[in-house]
Amino acid sequence: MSTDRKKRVTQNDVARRANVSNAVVSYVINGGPRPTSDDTRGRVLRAIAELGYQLDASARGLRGGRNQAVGFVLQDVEPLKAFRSSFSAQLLTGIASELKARNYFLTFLPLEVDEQLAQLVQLLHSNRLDGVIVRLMQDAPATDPILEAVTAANIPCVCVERPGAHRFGFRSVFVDDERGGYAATRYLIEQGHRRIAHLGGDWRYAVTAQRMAGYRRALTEFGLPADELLIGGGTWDRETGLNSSRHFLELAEPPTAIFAANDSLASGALAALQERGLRVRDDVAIIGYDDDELVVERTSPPLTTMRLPSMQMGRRAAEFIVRAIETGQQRRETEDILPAELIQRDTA
Amino acid sequence: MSTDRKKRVTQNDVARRANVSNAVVSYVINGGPRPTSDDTRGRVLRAIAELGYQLDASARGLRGGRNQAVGFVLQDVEPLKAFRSSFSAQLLTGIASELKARNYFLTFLPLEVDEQLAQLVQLLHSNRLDGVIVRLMQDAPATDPILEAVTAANIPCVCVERPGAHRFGFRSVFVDDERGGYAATRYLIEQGHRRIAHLGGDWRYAVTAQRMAGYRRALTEFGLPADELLIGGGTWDRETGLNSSRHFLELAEPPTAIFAANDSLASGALAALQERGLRVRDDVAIIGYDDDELVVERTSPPLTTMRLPSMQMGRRAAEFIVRAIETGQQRRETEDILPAELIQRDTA
DNA sequence: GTGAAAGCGCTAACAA
DNA sequence: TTGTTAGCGCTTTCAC
Repeated sequence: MSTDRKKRVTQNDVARRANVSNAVVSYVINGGPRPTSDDTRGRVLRAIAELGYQLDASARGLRGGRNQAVGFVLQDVEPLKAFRSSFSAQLLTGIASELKARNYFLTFLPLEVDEQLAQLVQLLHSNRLDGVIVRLMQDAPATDPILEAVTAANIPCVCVERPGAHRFGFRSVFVDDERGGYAATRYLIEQGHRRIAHLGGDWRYAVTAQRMAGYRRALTEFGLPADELLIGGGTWDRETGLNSSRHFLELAEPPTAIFAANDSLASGALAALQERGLRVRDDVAIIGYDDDELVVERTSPPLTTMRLPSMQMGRRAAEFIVRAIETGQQRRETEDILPAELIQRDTA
Repeated sequence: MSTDRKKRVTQNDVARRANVSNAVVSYVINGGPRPTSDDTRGRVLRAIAELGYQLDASARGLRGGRNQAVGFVLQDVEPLKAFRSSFSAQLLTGIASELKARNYFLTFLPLEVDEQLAQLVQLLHSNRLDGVIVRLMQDAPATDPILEAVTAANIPCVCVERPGAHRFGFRSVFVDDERGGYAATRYLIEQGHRRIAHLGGDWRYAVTAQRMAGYRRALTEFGLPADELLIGGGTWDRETGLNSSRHFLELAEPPTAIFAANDSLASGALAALQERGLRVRDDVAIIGYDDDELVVERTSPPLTTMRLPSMQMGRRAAEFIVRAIETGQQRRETEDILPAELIQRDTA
């Protein structure tokens, strides 16, 4: 022990004080498995309060009980900076606040893509977690090392954001980004646009392909040609949005609308319009994705965009993992698909 | 147990396989406290690998050993959204990556200001943490409930960002924001400015007062009057920076320079200059604070600002807490004061 | 409705 | 250098 801690107050101490056996103390604390008389329970609770007794999580965990702890495993290019996006920040907020309300603690395990999994394996087998929430940036292909490690550890798991988890038999909560891309594009088409450009995100992310797939589906469905000259982007940042949009606007047949895979790209597109003195919406309509308030609040005019139910996703994931833990239910291959919502503002 | 896990592989299993006693297995795993022969160690390690043995953290924790886990307690208005600032995101990155490198896990405990501390107390006494890193948004006054809870739990602790911890006998790592405010203001004075406005941040944060204190000290030191008309701000956002700056510019004697307590405020100031057709730096110089890349990359011209060694702070805090845990050193009232650095770009 | 006792997996004191 | 064993605090089976 590093510092000389005070001697712990144990259930035995409580039992002695309340004139009952240690077993009864446990019954009272856990509300079972045997019943206790009101009188005894009262004495025990009083003794607990008087002594300031606190449950020892290690002992309970060793014995095989609950740890009241959930792991959050996230895989990303820079997993920790990832919270800077509106989506991730809200997802985390949702997870954390729901877990907190249910009295679970959260242990973080950020993993870089392609990082060795030794620590993950260690954590999963350390017997200090009751379950894990996993967030992958990429779709799990036929085989995914992280999900395999979780499977091998045989620990309750819920995946957020990536539907791939489904194949591994894990419950998953995610936004249908293909539909989101479709909805955004369709909206532009319905506004009368026929040449619609797309600014894609970072290709390493599965959502990038999905949003674009939705875009393509909408074009196809309305009989519009897919012009590869109208595809740009490739990262998530404004600079790329600006540069790609400049190219779009220099085309012989420039687009009359741009659908960007995130709001930063869209803000770059906005800047490109301003450079050329084009009117937003009247000359070129722009629609973003994410409804990231940090970006949207700096945008003028206010950006039309797709909002993701990120907070709600986090809450759901937390709710599901706790339920899985507490009911001990078998792994269920359930998907929880949430929709993206069009937020109409002034750019489209 | 929720799911029917496979039977654990224990040290006894390893011992049996390696034809040694369980004690020797422990010695090998922990590198002591008794020596082992190379031969035995080899056999044990092989058995561990063959059986896929993983240490049970609960058992070790119960026995009184290390948990390889550190808590990160943060108190803020919205503790989870807090990661969206460059400072917090980098701080977290530094803490997490250093802890990971040292093979410690991170348990999160975000607390709202004025929230009940029951969960914190529970966590601190749950015997699953070896130490905690605490980040407060406010200076600890004479008495702070969070730090008192940590003191009562008698668990190793390092504070980040807030010097107040010093009074509680905890090691702390923080940026000298008073000096940062002073440096920024002094720089403006040395550029020849005599009327310098200040955009303060959210008053609920201790750094707001500190940055302003530095500003005032510089004015005083150079014999410049403190004009309360030149004090604005009050939140961290761009909008406030814009509005306050409009007022500054409408004054009978407008400022020739503005020092903002963060970059968003500064970007608002920039917008105010543009509105009035004023030239940045030539007419009014602007200096921000934080060097937040998300803001700075959208700023034109590039913003002169104060950079904080946030990542380094996180690394240090992690390094210190691990050292405190592993050496079992007594609580030391050490302060680690890091400087903010002026980043000269094009606005001042 | 309550008590006695076993045992989870580990570390370390003690014995050899 | 290695083996034997006690016991950390808890939950739960079994006995009453």
